[in-house]
Amino acid sequence: MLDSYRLRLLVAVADTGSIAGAAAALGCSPAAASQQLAVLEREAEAQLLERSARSVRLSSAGRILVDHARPIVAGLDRAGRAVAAAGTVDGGRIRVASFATASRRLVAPAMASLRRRHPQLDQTFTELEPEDAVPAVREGRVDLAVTHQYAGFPAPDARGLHPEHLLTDPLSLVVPVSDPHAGDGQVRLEDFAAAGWISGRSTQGFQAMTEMAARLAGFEPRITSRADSYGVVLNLVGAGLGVALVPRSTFVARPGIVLLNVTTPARLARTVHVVTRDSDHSPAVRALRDALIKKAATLR
Amino acid sequence: MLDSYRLRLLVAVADTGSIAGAAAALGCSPAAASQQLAVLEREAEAQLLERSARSVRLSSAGRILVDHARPIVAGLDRAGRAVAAAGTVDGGRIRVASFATASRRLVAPAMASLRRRHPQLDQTFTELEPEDAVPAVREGRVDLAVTHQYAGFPAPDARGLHPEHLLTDPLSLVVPVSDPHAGDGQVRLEDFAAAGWISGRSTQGFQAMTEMAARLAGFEPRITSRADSYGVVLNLVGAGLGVALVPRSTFVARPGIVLLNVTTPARLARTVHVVTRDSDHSPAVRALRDALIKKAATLR
DNA sequence: TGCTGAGCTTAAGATTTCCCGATGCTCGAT
DNA sequence: ATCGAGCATCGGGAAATCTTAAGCTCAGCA
Repeated sequence: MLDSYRLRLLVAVADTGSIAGAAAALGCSPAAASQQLAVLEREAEAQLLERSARSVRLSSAGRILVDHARPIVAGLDRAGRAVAAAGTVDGGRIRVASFATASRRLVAPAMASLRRRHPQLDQTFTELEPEDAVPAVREGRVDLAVTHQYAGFPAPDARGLHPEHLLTDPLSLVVPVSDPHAGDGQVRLEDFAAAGWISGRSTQGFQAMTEMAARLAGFEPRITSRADSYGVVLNLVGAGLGVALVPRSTFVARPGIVLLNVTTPARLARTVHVVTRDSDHSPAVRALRDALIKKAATLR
Repeated sequence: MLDSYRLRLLVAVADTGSIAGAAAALGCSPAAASQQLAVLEREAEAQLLERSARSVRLSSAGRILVDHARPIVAGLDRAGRAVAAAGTVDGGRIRVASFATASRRLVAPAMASLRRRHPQLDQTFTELEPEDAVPAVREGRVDLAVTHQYAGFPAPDARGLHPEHLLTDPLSLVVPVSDPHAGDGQVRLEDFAAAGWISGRSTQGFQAMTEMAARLAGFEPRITSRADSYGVVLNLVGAGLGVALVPRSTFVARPGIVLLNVTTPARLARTVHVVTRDSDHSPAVRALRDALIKKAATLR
């Protein structure tokens, strides 16, 4: 197996034309260089230098090895610089995950602002719901995740992780304009016990939140439609298929639907967190976390 | 400065997910792997691994370094294979030089035959006259040269080199068909003492040979034209500008000129050699030298 | 022809590095 | 609560490496 220091030495021999020159270039004694080159020839199992008493020249095999060695030592130097740059924001890289609705007004703007300040920073994004994002951070597939959690649900296991609160998003009721309560502004959830409900498809998250809120209000919701994307949910409400409880920040005004504040049960909300690894103190991660916190403050 | 063995270790950690796995992959004890990785972190001046008591994971800097290290270790392995292959003809490479007129019927066919047998062999060719080719071989810029030398001229310094005779090319006189001797078949050079002569431009080679041959025949040639390319020389003879002494193998029949054997001075000839370095025993060089010798035998 | 110096190698000893086995620690799993 | 896997550390011995010194060979030169 070839050793990179010895390859450097061989390249230096090619460049300077002598072992003494190579030794000077790498800062060692000619004797050491000679010995190391002899070892390299043993490693390579080939004669690399043609020796005469007063000079050396590369053999055919030596030239071939030098040609291979040059990109290797260049790569080593580049690797050294890259890992040094990794200590700065610009040289770093960061893999971000967030749930879908957070990206529009929170994650994407924060990443954009970071990109403006650090154009060299290598940022990548993956859309992941919290139940996937948290293990992804823990297992190192992702460096930073933006997650959400409905009030009243158990917090995910945070061992080894560093969650930080970004904002709290109250849940509001979306109803068709044709609904009798559409003009009320403030409503109680139990007023909609008989209504058709639009909920999520998966057992996690949206669906569970809707059912729990309804049960807190004392009824079992009659689910008429299921969709995981809030945009689709709003379309279904607009089509008159039912009402839905959604995080306020996901609401986009459109004809035919109305957003109503919910007074009881109180404090129905979704909290949004940024999650990183406890052990990850890389400047890039820190910088994006700070950018997210700052951006979240403007949304509150 | 980063060490390649330690980089292999880091890559193995990335691949196996543990230091123990990496140690097993590289065939050392976990303790050694742990120590070497610690040294690598010192070398890189960065924390590469995030350690917990029971497991280890790459840090951000570690991932960056792994991404740089993969092509490096791949390159090292490739270099090892390449230098091993350099011991065979196919894996080798050979840089050939020859003077212009040898290439058509000697060097190019020999290289072509070698290519048929060893398509992988990396062959490159440079046109060099002997006075440049011999130093080029000695200094390692070229591995094999085909040179010529006019009989009676001093042999070039062959120290450190291995010249081998390929063929002897007699010199013949080329005259216009209009010449009074054009029908003679055999001529003496002194019969052309009064003729106009076509010779070379440089003091080396062709020009010196013409002048020396004339002096051997007892006259000083009257040079009417100078050209270094034998094709041009033949054209000039055809145009009636004079006569010329050329190696027979360079003669290409064309209308208007005639090739005459020269009886005196005797043994006017050019010898052609293949020159390699004494110390160069690479299979590729040997193979091409053999191919040249074989090809030359068919031309004799 | 013999001297001189440059450049390479070898030798020997000292120092550093490296590796292994043992030990202790932590944490997840049973 | 115990066990076991995986990592770090420690200590000693082995191996590699470096340095200095000496020897060798050859080119250049008087």
